Amino acid sequence: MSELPKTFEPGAIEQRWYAHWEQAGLFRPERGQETPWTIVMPPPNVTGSLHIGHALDITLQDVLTRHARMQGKDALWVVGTDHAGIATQMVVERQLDLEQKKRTDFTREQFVERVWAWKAESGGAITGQLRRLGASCDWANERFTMDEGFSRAVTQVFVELYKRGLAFRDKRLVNWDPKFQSAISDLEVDNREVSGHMWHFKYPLAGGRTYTYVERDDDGKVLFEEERDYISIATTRPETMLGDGAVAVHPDDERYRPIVGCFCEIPVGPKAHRRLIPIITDTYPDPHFGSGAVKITGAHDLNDYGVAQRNGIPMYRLMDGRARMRDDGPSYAQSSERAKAIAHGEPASAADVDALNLVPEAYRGLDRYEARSRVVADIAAEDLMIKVEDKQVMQPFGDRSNVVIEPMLTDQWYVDAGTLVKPVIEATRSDAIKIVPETWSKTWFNWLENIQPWCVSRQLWWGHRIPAWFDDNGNVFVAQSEDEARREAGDRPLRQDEDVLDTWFSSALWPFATLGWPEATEELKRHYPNDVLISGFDILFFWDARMAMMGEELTRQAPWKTLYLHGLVRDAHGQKMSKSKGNTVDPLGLIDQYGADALRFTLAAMESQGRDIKLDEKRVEGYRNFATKLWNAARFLQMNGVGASTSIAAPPAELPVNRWIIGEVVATLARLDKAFADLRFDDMADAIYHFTWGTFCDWYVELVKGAFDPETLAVAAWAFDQILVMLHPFMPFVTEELWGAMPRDGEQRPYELIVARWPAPEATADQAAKAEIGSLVAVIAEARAMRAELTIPWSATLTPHVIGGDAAMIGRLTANAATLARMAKLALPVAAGAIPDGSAQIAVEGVTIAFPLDDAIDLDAERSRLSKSIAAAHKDRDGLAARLANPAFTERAKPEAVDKARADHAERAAEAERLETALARLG
RNA sequence: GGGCGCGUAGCUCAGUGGUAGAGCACUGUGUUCACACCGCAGGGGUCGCAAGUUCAAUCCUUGCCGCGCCCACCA
Repeated sequence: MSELPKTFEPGAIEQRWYAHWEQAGLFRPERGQETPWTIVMPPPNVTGSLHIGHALDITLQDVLTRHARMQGKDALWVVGTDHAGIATQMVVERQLDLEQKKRTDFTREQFVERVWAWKAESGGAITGQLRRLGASCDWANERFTMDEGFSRAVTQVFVELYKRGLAFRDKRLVNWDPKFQSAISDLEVDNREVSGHMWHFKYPLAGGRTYTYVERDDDGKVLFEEERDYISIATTRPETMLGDGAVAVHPDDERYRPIVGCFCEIPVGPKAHRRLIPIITDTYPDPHFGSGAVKITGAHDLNDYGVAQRNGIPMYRLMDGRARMRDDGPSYAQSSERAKAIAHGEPASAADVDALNLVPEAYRGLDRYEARSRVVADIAAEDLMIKVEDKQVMQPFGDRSNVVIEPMLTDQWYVDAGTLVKPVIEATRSDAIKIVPETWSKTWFNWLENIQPWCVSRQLWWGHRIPAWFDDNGNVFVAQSEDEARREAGDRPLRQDEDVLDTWFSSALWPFATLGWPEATEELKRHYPNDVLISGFDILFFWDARMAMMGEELTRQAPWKTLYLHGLVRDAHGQKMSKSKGNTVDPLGLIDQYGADALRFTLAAMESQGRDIKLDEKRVEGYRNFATKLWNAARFLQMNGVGASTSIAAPPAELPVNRWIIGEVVATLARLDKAFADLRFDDMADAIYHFTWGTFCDWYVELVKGAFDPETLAVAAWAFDQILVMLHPFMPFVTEELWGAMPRDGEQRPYELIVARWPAPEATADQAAKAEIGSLVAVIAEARAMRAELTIPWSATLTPHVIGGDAAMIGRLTANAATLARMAKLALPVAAGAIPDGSAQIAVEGVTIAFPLDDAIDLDAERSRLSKSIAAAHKDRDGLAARLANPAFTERAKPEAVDKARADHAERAAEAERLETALARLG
């Protein structure tokens, strides 16, 4: 046994213990026969470094994992990293930037190789950081979403989905990210409000036709009337006019009835070849918004796309992958004439979308914003602009690229989310998936019920290449391998789809693919479905929902029984942390300064369900102090010969103080077990914190000080062991260190704390001991308060006079004389009939105890002290009396409530009376 | 526009249909042989506002005020 230093220094012991646990295989002991328990860690990006959000997420998972392990379960915490397609490709491209190179300077193979090299070099950073937090995950089976087995699973899933008709290829409008030149999913788009404009233009009617435009109010009264030769169109995106296929008005809109079916002219481009488009009706336009007439640009607007599809309106792609106006294909004149013919009924072909280029030569190659201002200027020059308004508009941004997303008509792979989601909804309804806190289920359902097909193809190089091959005629063959595809295709030349899968497609398989799926491995059988998933609500849709979908489709089971959602970690002012605001808190810095235990405890203690965490460093400091307090308690016990407990069960005890602390341990354990069952991390932390500091250190240790008889040695050892066990999931390092520092009879412990047994509540609370110690504690507390308020010097020993000679009280005070002398500076008690003159008094459990103070007493101070107590007693007494006087209360309230009020009233009244007597005695 | 959440002590947060709790901060005090990263004692809240339900509301209902988040295709 080495003597503990006075102050707890976390740094050294953290490293030592973590290495030991990992090397000794203690994160995953062989427990093939025990109840399995499983959780998977959300795989952090290989590019990533640990941020405070991870710290919270990991802490909660580790608390549960360590708890399960201590319960003797076969606890498995799956760990690994995510290849993070876009994010990683971005990082490597940025590196190339520094070398003044581009991705396209390399072949795809060379580039991907480079990413692997980079991953090998720096991919371990995040896993080292997870270790510093103390994460007790199963490193021996660490996975990567692009490792061989996992990739095979990904391929197989895609093939299966395709065969079941749940993955399909389609040309639709997608969110196109011009920076990455890739499609992204709906979820990866951030809609933000920005300042923009709304332009109102005249679309002249074909052939110089005119009509009477009449504006009426709700009662049909004519407000305004004029002859017009145009229709007024409002748009926030003039550059897309070039691709208009029609103008739509509401079928009930009387104003435009005369011209429905007529053609109007798009007022841009060389006059000779201006396009004419029909005026059609659709219920989409809102007659009360703008002019009530909407231009329909199916290839560049999500709403218009729907209208165009419904009405068979042609769509024309105007931009290239970088969102510049197209500079390919036939001339404007050629394209325009063909488009005109189509508008007038000539059959269109599907290829027209891309084959025609309706961008006038003057705009070709321009950036979309440049094109916009040119279009506006040109229209204004012709005097066809009615007005321009400033307007806040919602604009879609790529969540990673931060550039404005362009809706584009392209061929992509989709997953039929609408079908996949059905069993998930069912599972949640039937409680096969339990969402905690429950309040999130509404959001969950709302999203699931309104889900759209999920675009899963990405035009990137880094990721799982889509297992689809095309022949020269565009036929597609989806197969596990090229050989297989070739067999299906019958020896035609094939080329593989260039695209990769959305990263979330693969991470959605994490709960089962990490366990060996599609093989029916023993691990999979035992550890799937997982017991619980812990995740931030920010990835509820990205990851959680997709895991549920994939799990249900491929394993016919929900991937986990419980879905626990925690909040975000914010700074001390409630601001969202972000690098750009510079208010991020580095968890590693906090670990350096206060220790991993303190940070973990803080995060657990602040995790109350359904609320974000405002992280205040003072709080971390406070829990560092808590660790030190525990450390010093251990030192003290050690000095007094307390070692490891010789038994797991509570030792036999006669002394009330020992019987009492055993009962308190049991009560604390019950609180903790309840909190674990409810996933209330804040309650867990509160229970163990208050027991350790407020009960064990402040009272038990003080009460037994100087009296370490064999029984007390045994009970103290046991109780302290229970603290270490119960605290270990939260503060693994300091508890493991202290566990090792408390050997018995010079012998080391037979096993580490990390694999010690969670206590079973075998002992029961002893009510008599609880009452006895409760009373003793009350005497000490009252006496100390009295001394403090009367400023009685510590040097003065007081003699308690028990008024009325209450035998039980006298017995108690006598039995605990040494303790009372030490903790409250009291002498042996004496029985007294009446309160001696010049006494200060306290009341404990209905017994008045007087302390004659000779001349030392400050009568005024005592008077004011008593008066304050009397006032408080009166207030309570009178309030209760008033309630009891109300017949409505006594008749209608629950009998228990009435009884309690009566009892409280009697007690407070008696106390008031005693205090009044005491005050009177003072004269 | 729809949905969710929050407003309780100076700060950060728990909480309950029967007149409120914790940590930190604050005040006083203490060098008692574990710990000043400590001990002891103490001050501090009409539980956002209003109405309703109830014998009783901080807790339930409704409305309002303030704050935050998520979702959404109004050109």
